[in-house]
Amino acid sequence: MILDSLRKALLERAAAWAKEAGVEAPEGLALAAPPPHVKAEVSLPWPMVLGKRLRKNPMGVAKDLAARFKDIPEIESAVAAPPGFINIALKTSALCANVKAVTLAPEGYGRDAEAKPRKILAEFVSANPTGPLHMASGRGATLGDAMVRILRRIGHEVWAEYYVNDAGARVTLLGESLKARYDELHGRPAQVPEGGYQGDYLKDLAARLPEAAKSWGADEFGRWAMDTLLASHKKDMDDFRVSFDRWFKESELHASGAVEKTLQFLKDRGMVYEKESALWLGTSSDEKAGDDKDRVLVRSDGRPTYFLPDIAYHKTKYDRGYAELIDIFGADHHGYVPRLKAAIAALGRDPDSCHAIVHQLIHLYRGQEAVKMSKRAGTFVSLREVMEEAGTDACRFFFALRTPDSHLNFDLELAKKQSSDNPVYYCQYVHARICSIFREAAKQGILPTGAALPAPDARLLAAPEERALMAKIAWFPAALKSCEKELSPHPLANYVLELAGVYHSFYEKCRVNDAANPDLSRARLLLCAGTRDVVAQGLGLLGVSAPQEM
RNA sequence: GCGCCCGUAGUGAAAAGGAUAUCACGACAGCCUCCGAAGCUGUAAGUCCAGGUUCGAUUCCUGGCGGGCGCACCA
Repeated sequence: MILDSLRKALLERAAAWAKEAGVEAPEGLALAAPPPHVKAEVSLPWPMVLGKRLRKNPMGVAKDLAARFKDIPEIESAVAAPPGFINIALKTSALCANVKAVTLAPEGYGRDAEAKPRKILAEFVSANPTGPLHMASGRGATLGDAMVRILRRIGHEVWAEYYVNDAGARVTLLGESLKARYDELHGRPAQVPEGGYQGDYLKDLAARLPEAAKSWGADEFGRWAMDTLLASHKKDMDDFRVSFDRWFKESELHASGAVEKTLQFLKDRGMVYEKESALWLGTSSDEKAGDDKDRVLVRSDGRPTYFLPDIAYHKTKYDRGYAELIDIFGADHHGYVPRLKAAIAALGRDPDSCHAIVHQLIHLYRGQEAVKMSKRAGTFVSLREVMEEAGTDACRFFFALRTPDSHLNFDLELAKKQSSDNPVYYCQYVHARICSIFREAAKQGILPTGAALPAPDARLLAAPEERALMAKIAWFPAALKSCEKELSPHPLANYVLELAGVYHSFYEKCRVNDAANPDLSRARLLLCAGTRDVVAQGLGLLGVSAPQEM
């Protein structure tokens, strides 16, 4: 890609300059997009960094460096600008060539050439199968699934897993709750137990129970409910276009003895002690691991806490050969992260190899009014409901657009009534519009020919809007790299939105189909094709469709 | 009380310590005999407060103020 090769060439020359000047070579410096008033495609703040190291005037450094950059073949001009920037304008031919290079790029092109593929296991959603999937799960699902797609596109090896908490006292409680609804339905007075699951969805489930339920005990009710709910989670994820390589059940860990073995492993490492007849994980003394207190692994009554099987699960991740983990949590579980990292350290693994992404909660509104949600009271809004009302595309784009750190306000009224205001349509419209332009071009008989579309002819494309569009396309791999760095798809979503804006401006200014000027038409069609491919790729990585018509 | 996250135009957000802070919605004024007006062009409007580090701070540090979340032998 042009920016990669450019950066390499720039760094080489900057390093040579630095060596002569007797200063440390400029490592890790990145290219930047210049502000709108600057007529250039790439901007470097390097001279200000180097000037500081060298205690020289940054403007002087900028002029020296700019002079050395001029022989790089892709560069049209490199000029120093106060207080010490170098603004680089690229040759139109280089930009044109890049349009095809970006869209035809193989897997792995966003990764730095010298970087090795990372081997990552991403775990996300992992909701308890005790109720329908919550709207908030949609955010974690979107972040996780988009990151899996993006990291794979960059050339990393990534697997996606959903951890199913299908063991423990919950099964019985769920079963008792469902049994109460079942009895209620058949005219027998019954009460959902204290602390049980109150939601109406259990009434719906009760109506679907098989004949055999008559003779079931609470555990059988619980087992059936979990299987049924898990199936609904799978269906929801499917319809939300989220795929997992594996649904990992907690019960498997108990069945295989992995929980016991993990406890023994931790004991052998001297991490476990007994206090008040419970077993504790002694991690609070480990400064690096960062948890502030010791945690219980096995209760005084002999039952394991949630924590122990979860440690066992994380142990299997490493044992199965994944070098890095990504775990996505909602903000209501952020307090769990230090504990988990401490446990990973206790297993003898580097806690930094586990990347915890904590996304803030979604605040649901109906117009101005905040909707209070409680899972136990059953007043939550399900992912299914939101998905059907606002559409998968709108939900996913909206969830992907914000950094995980920000609180997200989701207005159901807006999503329902004015869904065409959603920015996702702005992006999809570009794709549909270009497809339409190609249909029109076919009618007029001015389509570009050739099995593989060539790069547009640089001699014909000189308008500022054309250059701006080509430059924007050139930044696509950089957007993916930002996603990798931040472990969030939001730089890509914002990029697609900006690309859409640049394209719409181009469209207004530059007539594409013109039978009187077929050569120019073909050059512009090729530029349109490049835009279409980048938009389709970008939306695809976010799990959003790119329709040919809207 | 302690910990984590967040305070950016009317609203919701973006911004490897860089230039005149970007985008969408909303408001106002224009643009379809012409490839899709779900679009474009223009205008008004913004970094919570006080210090500090820096040539340069929305970004980093300290202290306020405001909002969210969490502090279990729950999961």
